[in-house]
Order: sequence, then C-alpha cells, then structure tokens
Amino acid sequence: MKVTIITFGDPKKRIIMLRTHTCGELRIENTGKEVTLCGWVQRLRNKGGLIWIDLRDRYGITQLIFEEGSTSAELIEMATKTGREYVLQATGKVIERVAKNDKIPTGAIELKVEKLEVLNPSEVPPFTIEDETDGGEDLRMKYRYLDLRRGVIREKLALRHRLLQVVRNYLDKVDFMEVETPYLIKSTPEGARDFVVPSRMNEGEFYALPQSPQTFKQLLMVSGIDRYFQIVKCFRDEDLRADRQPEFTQIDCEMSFVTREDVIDTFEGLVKHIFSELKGVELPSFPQMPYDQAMARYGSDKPDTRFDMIFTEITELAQGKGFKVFDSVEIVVGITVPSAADYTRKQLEGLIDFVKRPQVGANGLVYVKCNEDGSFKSSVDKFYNQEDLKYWAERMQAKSGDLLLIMAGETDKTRAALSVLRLEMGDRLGLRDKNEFSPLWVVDFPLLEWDEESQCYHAMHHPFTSPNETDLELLENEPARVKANAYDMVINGVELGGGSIRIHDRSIQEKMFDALGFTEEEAREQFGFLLNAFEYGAPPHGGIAFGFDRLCALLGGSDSIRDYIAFPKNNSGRDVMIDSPAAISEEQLKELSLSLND
RNA sequence: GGUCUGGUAGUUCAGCUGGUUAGAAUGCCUGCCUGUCACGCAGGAGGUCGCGGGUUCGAGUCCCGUCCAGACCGCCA
Repeated sequence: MKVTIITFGDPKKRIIMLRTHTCGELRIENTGKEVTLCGWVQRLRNKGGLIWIDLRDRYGITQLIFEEGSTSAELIEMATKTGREYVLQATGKVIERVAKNDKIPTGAIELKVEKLEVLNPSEVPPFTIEDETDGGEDLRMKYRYLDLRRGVIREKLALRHRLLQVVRNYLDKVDFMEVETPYLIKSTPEGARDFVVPSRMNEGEFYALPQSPQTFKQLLMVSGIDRYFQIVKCFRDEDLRADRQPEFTQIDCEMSFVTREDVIDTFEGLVKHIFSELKGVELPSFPQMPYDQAMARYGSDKPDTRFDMIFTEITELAQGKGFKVFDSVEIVVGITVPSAADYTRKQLEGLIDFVKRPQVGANGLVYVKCNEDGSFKSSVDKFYNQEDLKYWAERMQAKSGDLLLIMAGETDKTRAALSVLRLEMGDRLGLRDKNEFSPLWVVDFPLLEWDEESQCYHAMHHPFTSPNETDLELLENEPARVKANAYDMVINGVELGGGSIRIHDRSIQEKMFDALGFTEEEAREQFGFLLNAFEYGAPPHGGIAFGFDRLCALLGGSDSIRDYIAFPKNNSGRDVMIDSPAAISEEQLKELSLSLND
C-alpha cells in the first residue's frame, strides 16, 4: 500500500495520509499536479482502449483515465477488473479533459493514473449508490451503511450536523449551559410507556430510560443553573410513525426567573436564527393562537396555517329544516374549498369515501357547489332550498365557483375529521408548499383532559405544568376549566416544540398530583425528590423542548424523520441492519434474575 | 390491539375475467468499441411468484391462515 506523507496546518507536523486531495476539489488550475486520491468506484466506463473510472468520496467525484498506449497494460488490466464500490487509491497527474463535463465541479479535469492500489474489493451492492436509487426502503435499511454513501442521504445528515452547530452556538452565546443528565433513571406511570433496563446489582429492580429530562432540568433550576440546555436522546416505548421513533433527540431547555413571554421570545429568536442561517428565510413574528381558537378554526392543536379553509359553524342555519342528520347533532361545521365547484360526482364520492375510512371515522359528508351562475347544487337539495344554501355560502364566505364541504356530529370528533379533510384538500390544491413556512404559538391549553378509559384526569402537557394564575382556585372543583401556562410552537402543521411555566411551589404541585388522582403516598414515592427540592428555594422557572429530528425534517422538506437519523428503526421498532431487539442468553437472564414466560 | 396497501429475477416493477415455456427495465457476466460521463452495440446467465393450507382438471392470479414491509387509527403527559 502506497503511503503519502503530506503536511498541512502546522508545516512542522507531518501527517501520514493515504491521499493528497479529496475527489471533490481538483480544478483546471491543478493541471499538471501529481496527486493521490482515494475513494469508491462509482462507475466504470470501458470504451475499448480508453477506460474511465468515476471515483467517489464524501466530497465529490473525480474521473480517472487509463489509455491504451500511454498507460501500462498491467494497469489497464487492473482497472478493468475493478467493480462498483471497490475502494481504490490512485496516483497520477491531473490533466485537462479533452471533452469536459460542466455538470460536475471537477468536470474540466481528470486524473491520468500512473499507480493504482485496490485498497479493498467490494461485492456487487444490492442497490445502486445513486441519488435516485433503485433500492426499496427495506433493503436500504438493511444495508444502511451503503445507503448513507448516497449523496442525498449524506446531505440530510450534513443538515442535521449544521443544525446541531447552529443551535449550540446560539444558545451558548445567550448564556445557556449544556448539562448532561442521566439516561438510567426511574420509571413513572405518567405519560408514555417507559423502556426499562434491569439492574444486575439490584435484583428485581429496573431503571427506566428517560422520556425527557424534565425533572432533572427543573432540579438544575433549583441548583441555580438559570439557563440550561441539552441536545439529548429521549426514549418512548410507543408505536412508531413516519415522524416518531422510539429513540429521538430533543433540544431541551429551561430558564429561571422568566414569564411565558420571556420563554416565547427567547426561543422564537432561536428558531428565527435557525431559519435564517440554514434556509436563508427571515420568519416574521410568530402569532399566538389560543387552543380553543385553534380547535374551532382548524380542528387541530397544531394547525397548518399555510392556507385558509378555516372552519365555519353553521349549526343553527342548518337545523330545523327537516334534515334529521343535522337536527340531532352538536355541531354542523364546514370548510370552503376555493374554485372546486367543478368537482365531478366521482371526485366527491371519493372524498366521501376518504372521510368514511376508519382512520378518519366520519359518518358522511355534505357538499354544496356554488355554481358560477349563482345557483347552488348540494347533496341535501331535498331539505334545503336555494335561499337556505345561499345563507350557508354567505356565512362561509364562499364565492361562486367554490365548494362547501360540511360535516356534522359530536363536536370534537367532527372537528378532528374535518381537520383531516382540510389537510387533504390543502394537499390536492397544492397549498402546502414545502418551501413556505408558517409558524405560530398555540397557547392557553387546558391543563387537564378527561380520560374515558381510566376515568380520571390526565395532564395534557405533563404534571409539572403551572396552571394560569387566575385559574388556580378552579383546580379543586372545576379542573376541566383550568388553563395551563403552556405553549406549543407549530410550523406548517408540525408540532416542533412545546413547553410551559412550571410549578415551583410544593403545595400547588401537591394539588396538581391530587387532581391527577395520585394519593399523597404515590406522589411522595414517585416525585418526593422534586417536592423536597421545592422546599429549598426553588426559583420560578419554565422551559421548552424541541423535537430535533422533526426540525431537521421540516428544514429538509421531508415528512419522515427517518432519513435524518443515521441508523433509524423500522415501523415495528426494529433495527433491521443489526437485527435488534434480540433474545439474550440464559446466562444473561440468570445474572439479571429474570425468567421469561412460556 | 385495529384499518388499509404491498410482497413476482440481484433491484424496481408489469402480469386482465384462473389456462401451455412467468415478462420489461435496470443490474450482473462475456465479447466489440480511443472522449465517455445514466456511454453505445451484440450475446448470455439469472425465478420455490414471502410462507402454509384450501378450492379447482389446472393457482403468480380465487379463498383462509401466517410472516414481513409501509402509511394510518388507538397510543404518544
């Protein structure tokens, strides 16, 4: 193996490298230079007497040339015998190309090879290592190390890397301190399922992996670290989605002596900075929308505000006309789809099928076409005359040519279903442009929500969220009406982050646990350390956590976070490359004092 | 736990109402080619149609079960 000794940086420091340059940097100015490149064979083109190899590394592609007559027969023989993804070291002179390629940065030159070393041969890869690969998801994950050789995936990891640097630099500059918190902690019943880890030294006991460093960052506030952040792995043992992995990364932050507006200002600043640095986009000031308004207008607590189609309720207009479906329901609500009155019967039936799927779960869908001639055509013409429909259209601010889509039923379910339909119509009309960004804060969330299954209240955010001060007295008797001092940042319908002002008073925290159905003993057993800490001068504090993977996907214009994670899990929580999770040996089980059922 | 979609050559896919020897593209192998760059041309190899069962004279195709993958619902404070 040929070893090149080169110097760079400190000229006295000699570093032994197998290469003098990367495959992305040589230009016409380097003509005549003797260089050594290392890389992978992207493609071999044998023209008969003239052979080219595209040599690829992380930085680009440089063309190697072997020419019958001026290149030795052995070298040509050797070049011919290489294949895709062979690792080569090639030494020679940079020459100007006879036929240049202006599609690649190194297209004006090529390397006339004088020495060639096969550093490692390669099997034929199971899919093509190209931006437009022929490999399916499954195969690419099994050979993820090959998938990562592709430029498009490498770019996504590079975006993630740049985002990490930008976030760290920004938060460091405004006095946030990064503190690492433990991964082996304690399981608690609130929230998502925990991943648990058996303890060998403490027989029959288990650690849990953190769903977030929530309690630790609050303790750091008690410790006086008044601006903390951490870019940290979190773990939740729940089913996966395109935007949900069992292990994921958060930008976790907490501040002392702040109000809600301070936290909002600080992190709006961070996100604006991120978009400016990474996308060249200057975001305007983020509007704040109360939760109730988000639900009434968009049917969602994470509305996509890139487009309108805001909900209009027509309950009292639609009732009392003999249409039983509408007469007996809580709410009749619809959206106005611009310029869609020309939808065919087939298209409309497609929409009805769409909302009736179990995933959406609507009972039906009523449409009203606002024809260009001022007349109306609806699926409920039997019950409503032209005058009735005109009132609807006026209320829903429809113009002629628009299509009204109306659903009815129980308020929460109907809004949820109409929200799905709204997003679908947004997609169909091309109103969800990946290069447009519409941020907002959703505020004034309910503190608690009733859980039918367990017949008790659950914290909507988490049990450490402070109630709005004015609602404090409602906590005992009318808990459902209490608003939380919490906020979510939403961009393009993606919940990017959320946080709250926390409780820092032991008695309020105890009241909160009580409202959640904890007994005093349970609260002390699980969160005694936090309650105790509150007795020793806990400062008022609050914070926020961002989904780092989602932020990457949003910036990169993807719906799935998987491409932004070097080694992601599949739909079933498996890593198909290393084949995990996997069984452990009898000895390991014994050591952990565990036995398996069946 | 549930719904939907898919599983056919190394890979991505086509294969209609069941019917003789299961196709295409690409990749791979061989040969030819001195300016290619998704090179070109000619030839070749390559299949337990995910797996198990059933219906039928006959199943890639229909039915049942099962496994795997993807999207979603539930779940995710």
